[in-house]
Amino acid sequence: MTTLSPKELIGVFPLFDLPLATFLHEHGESKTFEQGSILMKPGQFFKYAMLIVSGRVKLYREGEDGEEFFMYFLESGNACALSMMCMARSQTSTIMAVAVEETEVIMIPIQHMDTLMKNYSTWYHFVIETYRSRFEELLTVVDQIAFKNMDERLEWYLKRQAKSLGKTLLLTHQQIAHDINSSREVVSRLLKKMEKTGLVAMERNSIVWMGEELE
Amino acid sequence: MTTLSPKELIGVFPLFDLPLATFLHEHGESKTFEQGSILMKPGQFFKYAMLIVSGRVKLYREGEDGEEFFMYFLESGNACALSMMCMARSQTSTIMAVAVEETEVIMIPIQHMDTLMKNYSTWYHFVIETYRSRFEELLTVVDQIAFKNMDERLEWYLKRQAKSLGKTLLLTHQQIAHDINSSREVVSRLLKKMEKTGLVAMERNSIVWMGEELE
DNA sequence: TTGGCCGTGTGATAAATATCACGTTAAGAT
DNA sequence: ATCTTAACGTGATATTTATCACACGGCCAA
Repeated sequence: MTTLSPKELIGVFPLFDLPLATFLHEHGESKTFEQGSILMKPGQFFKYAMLIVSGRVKLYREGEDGEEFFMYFLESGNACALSMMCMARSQTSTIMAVAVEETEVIMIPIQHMDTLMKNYSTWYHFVIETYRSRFEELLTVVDQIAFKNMDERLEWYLKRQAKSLGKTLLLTHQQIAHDINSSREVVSRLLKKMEKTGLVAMERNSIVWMGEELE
Repeated sequence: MTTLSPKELIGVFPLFDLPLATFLHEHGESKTFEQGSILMKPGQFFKYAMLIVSGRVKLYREGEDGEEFFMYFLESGNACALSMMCMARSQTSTIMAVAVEETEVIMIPIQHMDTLMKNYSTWYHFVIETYRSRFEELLTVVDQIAFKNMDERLEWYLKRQAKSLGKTLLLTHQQIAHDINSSREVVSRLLKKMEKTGLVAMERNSIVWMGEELE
């Protein structure tokens, strides 16, 4: 039973119709994750599909030596594609999902997937759209690291952060370096350059994105 | 109408059951792509889901300046995840799919997707599995380019090629450089090193992978 | 108020990779 | 058989990024 009513669900997930929202309202469970808590981690086995009602989840890849690499955020109205490919449990390295704000999710137990797929065509449209958008996002990530230099990658990173979190980013250079798998000094120098061209403004512990319109 | 009978279909796609195979046999179309022909290209709109019966398809990402980056092969029993996220049509750059051998595919028109999802649970298991495996593969690609140096990436690339194409690889250094977005000279030098450690043997126009068991 | 820590700035240097220049070799064409 | 071309080898150099060393300043806690 979710705390949100069927109608409220549709407000958050516009692809749902009333029968689907009603089913999910009845069979889903609401859960709140505190800021900083882990929604997914290495080698975990999944019993639920997770839908994000509010808050924000950061997905990143972990390398073998503890490096990290930021992939994308999940936000209100998104679903976790990886939780849906339920049995996903890769061996070498794996994905982390951490709530960067207090995050409210709806958890749909696996055993309802067959029913949902069979009887609610809006559900499978939603699932396909979830996969498609995450896949596309992953492709743009590949593009960046395959074809672009650090300066472009940093710019792209900041733009994405600003799009999700607002123009003022409470990030240290070290955190950024971590997210793009670079080093603090490099990030500092590149930011300095970007500050000179007026693309960002910097203060201690925060960076303000001055670029053009986002979205 | 596919050239393969329902039973033959199940032979290639073990996740299918007889009702599904029968449906696909009736409503799918067989098509053969010559070696070198393009199955998917920039900005293309999709009317079919594509299943690979035989042959091999190379998927790669194109950068803005014509660079390429190899992602993975599709082989007998695979489906093209991207063709399934039908409306996929990204703006900036996009994916290429080229037959590297003569390739036989089955094309399922979009309009049957709803029926398939509703009435054939084995179909949606197949779809989910397709998405999941491609997504995971893409994640390992991200790992490689995010965390690894060229020598490791080259080794990983060759291993994957050998797994798909056999231990003798008819590739020039130039082609390899293209696939991993490096340069011929770098590839030549790294191969030389690998030859010294006995990991590969080299001839003109071909490389033999001498590594341990594949798979 | 002061000592220490954290975030940042910056030069020097190292490591990884790309690019340039040119040489060598082998296979196919005339 | 010689010519031509594509594939490969390799040194020198440039570029990009990482790493090291150290300095500075603000902020917080003792």
